[in-house]
Amino acid sequence: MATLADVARRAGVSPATASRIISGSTKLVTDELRARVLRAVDELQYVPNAHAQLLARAQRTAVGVIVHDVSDPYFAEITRGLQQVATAHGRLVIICNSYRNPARELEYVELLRAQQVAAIVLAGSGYHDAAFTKALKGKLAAYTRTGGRVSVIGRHELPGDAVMPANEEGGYLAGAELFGGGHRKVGVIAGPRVLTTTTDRLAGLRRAAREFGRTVPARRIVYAGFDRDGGAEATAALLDASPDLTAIVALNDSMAVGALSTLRERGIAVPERISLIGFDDMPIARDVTPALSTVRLPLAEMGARAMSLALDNGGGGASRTEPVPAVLVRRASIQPALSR
Amino acid sequence: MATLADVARRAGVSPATASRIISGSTKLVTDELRARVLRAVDELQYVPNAHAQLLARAQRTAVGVIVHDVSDPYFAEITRGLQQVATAHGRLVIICNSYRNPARELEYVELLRAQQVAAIVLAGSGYHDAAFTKALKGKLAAYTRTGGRVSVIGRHELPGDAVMPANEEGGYLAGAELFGGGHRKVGVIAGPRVLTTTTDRLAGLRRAAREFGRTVPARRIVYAGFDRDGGAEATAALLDASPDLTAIVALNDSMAVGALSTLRERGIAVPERISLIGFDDMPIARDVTPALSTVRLPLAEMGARAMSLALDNGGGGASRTEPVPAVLVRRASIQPALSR
DNA sequence: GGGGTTCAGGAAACCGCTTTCCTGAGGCTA
DNA sequence: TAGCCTCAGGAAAGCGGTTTCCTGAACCCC
Repeated sequence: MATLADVARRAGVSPATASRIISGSTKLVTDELRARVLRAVDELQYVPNAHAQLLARAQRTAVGVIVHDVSDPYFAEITRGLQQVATAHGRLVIICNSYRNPARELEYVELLRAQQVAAIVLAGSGYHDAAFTKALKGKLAAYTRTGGRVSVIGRHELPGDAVMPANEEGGYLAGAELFGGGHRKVGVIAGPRVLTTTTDRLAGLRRAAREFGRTVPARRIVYAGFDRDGGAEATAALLDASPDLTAIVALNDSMAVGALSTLRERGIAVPERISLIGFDDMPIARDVTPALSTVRLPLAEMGARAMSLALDNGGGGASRTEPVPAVLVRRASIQPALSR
Repeated sequence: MATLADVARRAGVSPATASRIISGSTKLVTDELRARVLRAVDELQYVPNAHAQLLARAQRTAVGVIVHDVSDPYFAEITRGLQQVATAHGRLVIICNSYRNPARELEYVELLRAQQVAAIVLAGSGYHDAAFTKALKGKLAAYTRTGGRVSVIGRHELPGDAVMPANEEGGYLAGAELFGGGHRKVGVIAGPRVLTTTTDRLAGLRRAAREFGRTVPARRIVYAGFDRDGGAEATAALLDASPDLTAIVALNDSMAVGALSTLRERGIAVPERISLIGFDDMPIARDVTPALSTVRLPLAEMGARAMSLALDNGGGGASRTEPVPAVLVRRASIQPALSR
């Protein structure tokens, strides 16, 4: 690998001059030397060693992102927003998939710290797990103490700025739509109960139930993996336990898609016999049959805002929270309960 | 940010000793000192500066990946395979989204070179663009010359190892299924014609047509964006131009999903009036209605193999090519042509 | 008890770049 | 012509680690 010294030697100048020309310092250099250096760069196909640059300059330029899994459409959308803002600021993004493994999440914080990232964005590590939260808090504190910026998406007890999707409100909207439509026996297929996303959405649903004089008994809630297959399994379990449901709420769209497949298998018409409503409004929601009613969260925008918060440290100590509203999207998968 | 020197000072040892303890050198150190150093590390929340380490050690550890867009399910799957293998080897992966912009792709090669990655995996930059290919070739050559490893997914005229999905064969399978089923007027919605993926799949389709004494005239091929919306538009155009089609081949599943939505909008029954077949077998294919017949490519495995090739340099100069077979997956979206 | 090993720990060079500080040449004014 | 500025370019000191090489103490044997 050609080094700056090689370039300087070839151009017959000092490394200092070469460096100034290559990385565009403000210092003046004659056109003559400039041309010689640039030619040498070209001939040697020289590319500066980014690590050496980072070490020499004080400034940290990359930013880190910890998500569950970029392949998951929910996080893919968020990541898109994150990337877009980062790129606009000329920042390289390092993406880490935690696969919802707390230990791995902690490791990644270390790794990002080691990489000297300017900021860390945590998308979705809102766990109900005191020990983990404490450990994470500690690691992040060590990071922020040395000037690192942190922003999170979702509810946490973590320091730093936050983007807060209206999960509770969204749950309420879904519930109000169903209970308001006369449904009495509403089942829920939920993600892991350790996630604040799950519990918040569920809380909203319960609030809606109360408001309409209903309840969501525990036996009508099935917890499973927050993905398609989890949704399929949970739906099967739910139908077995409560065959008389008239509506199902899936706490995310992936689960809803799984639910749809189980319902189809069992020959249960949607929405005629069972109404189904999802959450997130991922792109697929429009393309399944029947098209999925859901609660939309502007995922890409959430990512963009989280990155913006992380990059501009206007916060000045006080941590900022940006609420993100949820809106109900009505499609073909729901209908009012049949009056009887 | 605490440095190694800080740790050493606090533990009352030399930086050399501290380094040896922290990064687990083979050199023996007394338990007494080890304990003191580890305590200091803990108290200072010390994390070694990865860039300094990289500079000091010779070994490059990260690997780079250039894809079109990780949010795109096709690349998301491939990336999953890539990541899995990389993580198993303890490698950090830097993912770059080129958004099919050749200039950006070239830039990213430079960037990855600057980051001193051990290998670069190019997923899907097979363009019919001589100037670009030449430039890319040059940059990659400069990289491999200094010991960098390159592997590509898809057809290129690039140096290095390659994973070759059977695009032509897959196109043939789709075509054979349709023409063999008696379809005569088959339309194609295709991705950008500069992509080798597009032209290869199309070539296979044409071979199948020939074999069954048919053709795929240019007027029944519409090129558009390789995504859902492109598929929707292309389908509309295709139907307007050739209302008498009995089958449509989408050159990837995203386009097929878009096609489905246009067909649904226009009240055209699938497969009764028009059969539809996709390509890739992305997860959604099972979940649309009717379930999509498609040509399966083992995307995650392709990613895994590309990463394996990149990481083990057993090649010894000669570049290896690993073919990946395509298989037809029959689902509800196709049926034989109505005999008349 | 002297000489040779063995071995834990430290000094210092080095990785590749940036940047401060210094030097010396040229141009200006008096 | 002397003295002072200005300014292009170079020397060298880091940035934060790793690792080679060296030192000195403890141990061994005869």
